[in-house]
Amino acid sequence: MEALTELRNQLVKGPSVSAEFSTESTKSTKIKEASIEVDAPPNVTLTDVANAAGVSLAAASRALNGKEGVRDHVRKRVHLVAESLGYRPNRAAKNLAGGNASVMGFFLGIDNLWNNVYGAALLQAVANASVAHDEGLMLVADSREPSKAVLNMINDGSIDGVIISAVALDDSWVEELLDAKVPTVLVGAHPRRVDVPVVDVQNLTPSKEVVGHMLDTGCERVATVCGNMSRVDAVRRLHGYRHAHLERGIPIDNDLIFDGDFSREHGWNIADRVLAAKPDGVFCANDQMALGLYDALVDRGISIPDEISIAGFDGTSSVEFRGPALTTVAQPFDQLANRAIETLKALVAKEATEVEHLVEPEIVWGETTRPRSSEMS
Amino acid sequence: MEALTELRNQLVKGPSVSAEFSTESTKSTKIKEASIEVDAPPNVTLTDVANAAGVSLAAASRALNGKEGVRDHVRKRVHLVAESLGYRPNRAAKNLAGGNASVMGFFLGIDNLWNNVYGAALLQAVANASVAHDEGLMLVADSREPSKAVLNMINDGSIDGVIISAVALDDSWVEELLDAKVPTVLVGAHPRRVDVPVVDVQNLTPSKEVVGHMLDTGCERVATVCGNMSRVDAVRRLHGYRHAHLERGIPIDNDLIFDGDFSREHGWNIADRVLAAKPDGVFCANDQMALGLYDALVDRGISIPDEISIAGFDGTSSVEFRGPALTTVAQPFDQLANRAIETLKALVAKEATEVEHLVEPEIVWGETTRPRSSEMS
DNA sequence: GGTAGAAATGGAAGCGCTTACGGAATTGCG
DNA sequence: CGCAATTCCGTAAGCGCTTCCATTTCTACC
Repeated sequence: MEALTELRNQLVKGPSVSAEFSTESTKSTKIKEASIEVDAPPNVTLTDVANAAGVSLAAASRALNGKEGVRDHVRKRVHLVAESLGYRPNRAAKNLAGGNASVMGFFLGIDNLWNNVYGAALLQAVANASVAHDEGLMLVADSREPSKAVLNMINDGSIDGVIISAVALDDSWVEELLDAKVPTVLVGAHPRRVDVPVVDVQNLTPSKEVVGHMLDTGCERVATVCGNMSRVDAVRRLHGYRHAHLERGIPIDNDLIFDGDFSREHGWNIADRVLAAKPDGVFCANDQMALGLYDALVDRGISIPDEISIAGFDGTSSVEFRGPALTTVAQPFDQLANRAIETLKALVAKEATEVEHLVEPEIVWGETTRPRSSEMS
Repeated sequence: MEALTELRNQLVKGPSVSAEFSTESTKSTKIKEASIEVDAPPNVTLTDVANAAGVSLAAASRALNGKEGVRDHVRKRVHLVAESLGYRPNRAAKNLAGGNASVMGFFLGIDNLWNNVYGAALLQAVANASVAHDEGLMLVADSREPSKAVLNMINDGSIDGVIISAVALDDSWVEELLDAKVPTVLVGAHPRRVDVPVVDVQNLTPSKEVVGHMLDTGCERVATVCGNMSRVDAVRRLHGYRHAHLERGIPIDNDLIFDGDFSREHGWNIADRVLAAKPDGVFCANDQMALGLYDALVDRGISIPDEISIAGFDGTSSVEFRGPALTTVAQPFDQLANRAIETLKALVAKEATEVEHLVEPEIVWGETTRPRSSEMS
């Protein structure tokens, strides 16, 4: 062992990394193992707390976990002692002893996180929410065999359950997970399974309202660029578009309905086709497409919203700093994330939960649609 | 349950105003606790494996963990049995028994993940790499008191160490972590502490090369838009810019050096100031600024690279789908991530490591700079 | 073939926590 | 004030794993 270490040191010392320029050259400073010597962080255990509080281990545990069978003053004392000792329950031990890991998995299922604004926003929100719920958040990254990855993590006790972003509901693997009784919460509805707990934003109503607004402020030919129709949210947004028309007795012109895939690129590319339909308003199923389209229209010298109104969905367009604010439906990411974690916790605790949790979004009226008049249907 | 399915079907079929709200309204359907009843997944434990293999628990453990003191044929047999039984070591137990959690923490320190392309790309890469290394990846999200959050996680055994993105080296909290002996690896150099293990891309050389290329292909006034100068990478990239000039005996004109903050918005905003300096080439410290600047220049009718060459850094500009490919220095995110995890693992294992790990980026010659001649310095 | 010495193996003690279970303290009521 | 009915509390048994240590088996060499 000793010898090995030495060898390694020699090895490491070797030709120092291309000391290209002093500024960047490797300092070759080895981390002195000595300096890393553990100070054996005097980790406070439950036993310590119990002793200090003059109660038994069991009592301390009960007190701290809010279980019954502890008189109030004892409970209080234990809490006090724990606090003053800076006690932190060891997660592994807690987990082992039959509890939960208090860690949720999160599967994004995106290979290009930096290309998927919705996914990134959701991830961020879930990460934040997990802190508030004192839950760890573990990323499940294996995108080839997500269900297996999740299963493994459940199996080895790394996570209690998993939150899955709607972006990733591709194949049957979600069903595998469910069949294996893995506590699972979806953010965004599943296209087929209706028995899966879902947290989602209301899609139809706000879409309807936005499109309605266009129709009510002078637009006569409102087009829509759909999202990926294998996704429920895309479908619902389209329905919102339809309903807005139906409510007003305006016939739906299928030539005004365009396919799409939620990508900014698509919004940009489809511009000419959209223009050919001579719309005076376009409702895009998400902000990315709206922005792509917006850029394309501006390039063609079209004035927005005078000639064409544009609206999106998601509320992630704050990425943009130029151009007018986009009218959009802002996803309440924080609420979604919180509900997702709450639901998952309930699921893990085997409490009854509702299957569908709908959160209300806020419509952000920007400058890419005409101003709201005093009257709105 | 049944009802819900039907409703959804209706919805998908077509608009029917009546269905709309009901479809999205909460169904109040309770998940039958019964249906969630656990099948008590017959979890295979080490003991099972040991028994099946006809060896002791201890031997099985040693065999599976590659420890000494097990004859080859025994080891092989144990492995075989474990495999066939589908054995997965319980992480919590492993952890408790003195091992590590095999989970790394990752602190991004960004509140707007969807605004920080570099951060998102890094996160993605680290997540992927963690799979390859069979390490869990836990997000540390508390951005108010990151050091405390990390410390807690270390303390309760949730993580073994933490990887911190350079984006987040603000205050003294990193030092707190180091003082507390928390295994820490930085991705991107720390502005002050030089004893912290760092994984970074080479900044100076490629910057120099890119700027050199501009100078060698006809540019006579190459400007640079710096990153946030509190960050080492920004400083080094600027040095690269300088070195390119020095090497060619070209005096450095401070009027050609602009401040910056790595944001796309800044690139867009600074356009006029940059133009006032009459450059025929601009090296931006990252792609985001380069893209912002690019857009601004195009808006002003400037042709690129004919009138002005532009280059960036990071290789994240693939977000863009329009316009010519940006000349840039592509960060080898995967390599960075792998090195970071490897280094952290070594650190956790108390092995000696180098302090600085530099990874070589690849320069992507795009169309925003003039084509490379056969000769390059 | 016998013996010292090395290598392999199994027993058992925990890691820090939860949770029956039975005994002790407390309460209620006659 | 006494006894049963409660409520509280402590003891101890694990959770699944690693690792120390004593024991057994093997190897090598005389």
